[in-house]
Amino acid sequence: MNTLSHEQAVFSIAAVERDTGLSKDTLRVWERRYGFPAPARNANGERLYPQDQLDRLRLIRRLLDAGHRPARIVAATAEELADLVETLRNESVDPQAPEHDATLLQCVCLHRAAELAAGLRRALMKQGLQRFVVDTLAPLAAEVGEAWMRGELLVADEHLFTEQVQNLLRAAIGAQAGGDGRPRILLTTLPDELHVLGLLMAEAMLVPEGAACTSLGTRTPLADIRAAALAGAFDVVALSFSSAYPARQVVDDLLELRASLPAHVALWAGGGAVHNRHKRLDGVRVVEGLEDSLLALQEWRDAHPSQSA
Amino acid sequence: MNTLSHEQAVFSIAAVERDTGLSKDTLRVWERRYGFPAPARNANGERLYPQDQLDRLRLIRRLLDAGHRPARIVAATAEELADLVETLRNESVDPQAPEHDATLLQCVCLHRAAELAAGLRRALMKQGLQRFVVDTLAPLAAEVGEAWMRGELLVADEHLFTEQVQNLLRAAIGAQAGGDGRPRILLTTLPDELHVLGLLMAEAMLVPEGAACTSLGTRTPLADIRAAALAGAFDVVALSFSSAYPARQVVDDLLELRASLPAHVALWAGGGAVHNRHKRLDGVRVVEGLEDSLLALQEWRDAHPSQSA
DNA sequence: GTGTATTTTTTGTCCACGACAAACGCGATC
DNA sequence: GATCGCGTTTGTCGTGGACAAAAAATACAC
Repeated sequence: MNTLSHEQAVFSIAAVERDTGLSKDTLRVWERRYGFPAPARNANGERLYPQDQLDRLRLIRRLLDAGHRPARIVAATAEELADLVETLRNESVDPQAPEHDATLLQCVCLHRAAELAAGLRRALMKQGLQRFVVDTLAPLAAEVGEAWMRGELLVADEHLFTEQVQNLLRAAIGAQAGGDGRPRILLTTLPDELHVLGLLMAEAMLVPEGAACTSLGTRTPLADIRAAALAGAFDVVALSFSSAYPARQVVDDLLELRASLPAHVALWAGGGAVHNRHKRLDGVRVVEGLEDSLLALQEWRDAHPSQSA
Repeated sequence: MNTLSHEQAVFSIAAVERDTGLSKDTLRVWERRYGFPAPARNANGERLYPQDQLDRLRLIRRLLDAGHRPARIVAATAEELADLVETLRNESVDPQAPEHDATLLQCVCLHRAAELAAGLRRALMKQGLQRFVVDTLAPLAAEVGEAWMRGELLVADEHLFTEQVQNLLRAAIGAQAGGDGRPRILLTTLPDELHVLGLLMAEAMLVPEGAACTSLGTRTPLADIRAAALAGAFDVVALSFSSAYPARQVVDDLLELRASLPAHVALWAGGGAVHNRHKRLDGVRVVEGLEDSLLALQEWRDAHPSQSA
């Protein structure tokens, strides 16, 4: 908790967990092993993290997500960290830079929200929903994610971007009318996955093809996905995993869900965390990217010729 | 993690925390103090919660949110719990039952999603955005929450309801055009608050009055709210707290944010968790319900006469 | 009876430190 | 180059004690 705004602000371990995403256990064990963070203590022996340590923990978190190991970076000096960030920045200047959405990326900041919304809407109208998602939105979202990881974006900027895209996609999807086509697809994410954009983009790909999509949004417990799939007589359960999803959980969770679903219900999984992880996923259709979702749809339809005809 | 679907499924303490919202510390301390839950252990001494204990923990959580104390209910027998649920059910049959949305409430289940969406759209068109939010949506959302607490709804049903409402409200808000009116209002929730409906309803109230609303969605860290408020030159920061938000955190968090924001930025807080908690919140405008938000807006405008005129 | 101040009980969070399994990095081998 | 051990790294879980804030209970004045 903050004590004073005039002096240096301090934060409880719970506040640091909230703001960095590092668990209390992790924070304590780092202190024990690497000597950082080194928070002050209150009269009761509880940790009080100063602002600068919290900022540094945020930076460490980003480097961690980028693939660095804790032993290297938690005990590193400020200079070493700065070097690593610099390296990261240079690395991500990919040679095949897509020129076309560079201008849009520049609008992903708080004071150009209206411009961003207008630009996105224009691109959508020009390209159509599916091409817009594949060619414009997905690359842009990836770039925003990278920029955020490099610390070039406020968290608020990223949130705002997500909101704008949600507004646009939900409107576009809603305009296609529900339809009662087949297959009936249930879209959602597991409880540890909070990112909704992948889900919306998948829905935006499938709905124009005549699939009857129903989205539950994010964070549906496993048992409830099963219940919903049965209650709604769905043909397919489609899950989205962002690359931030804990790698080992993906396989466990998917196999658990696969085991609890009837065999006639297909299970599709897409997103960064399942990329190239087919191996141990029997009975799960791994969707490699947005365009592959159309292929998965076609496969399903080929395997399930219309019964009414 | 689940071991087998054929036998009785078991869950790790982390899985139980995810599915019930009860912290690991709380689960362990309940076991120590009340003798429940009483999970089995694996070879390594780690807790393995069977399915029925998890179900009961979910029920206990609902009763807790309804105001019961742990000492009464954690160690209670299954029969006592059933009695309490029954009592809860009878209590919530309020005498002034609003007839008009009883039919809508019945549509909040998986297989009537289309009906629900159509009914909501019709009500919106008939009443207009603000009246729709106040008279139809807010009561309906409250009833859905109660029905969920009584266990009469699948989690998936509630998710689906939230999705439908989001689709509708986002479209309605987006149709009003951004506008550059005053005040400039930044809407969001703190990192522990995941519910977005309150936020959307507030936005739906304010936008038609000509306020320039920008929503960051849910879960914005405190420091980033401050940064965003400054970067975007906002006049008001508006936060939403559902009644599930930990009561003591509300006051701490709000005061911390208040201290970190410049004095000329107003701070509004609304939602179940701040209801009747004015006392210790100096410098925070507590918004008591959706209609009060219009009053808060009027107050701000009275206090800040247009400078350009 | 109603409102207010004081004590007691309840309750969730925090601490320390040890243990351990899964994931990772690395070298040897096919 | 790919695959297989093997030591190291790393996050999570366990126990039990402590404590402060909140709630309930009690005492007391009007």
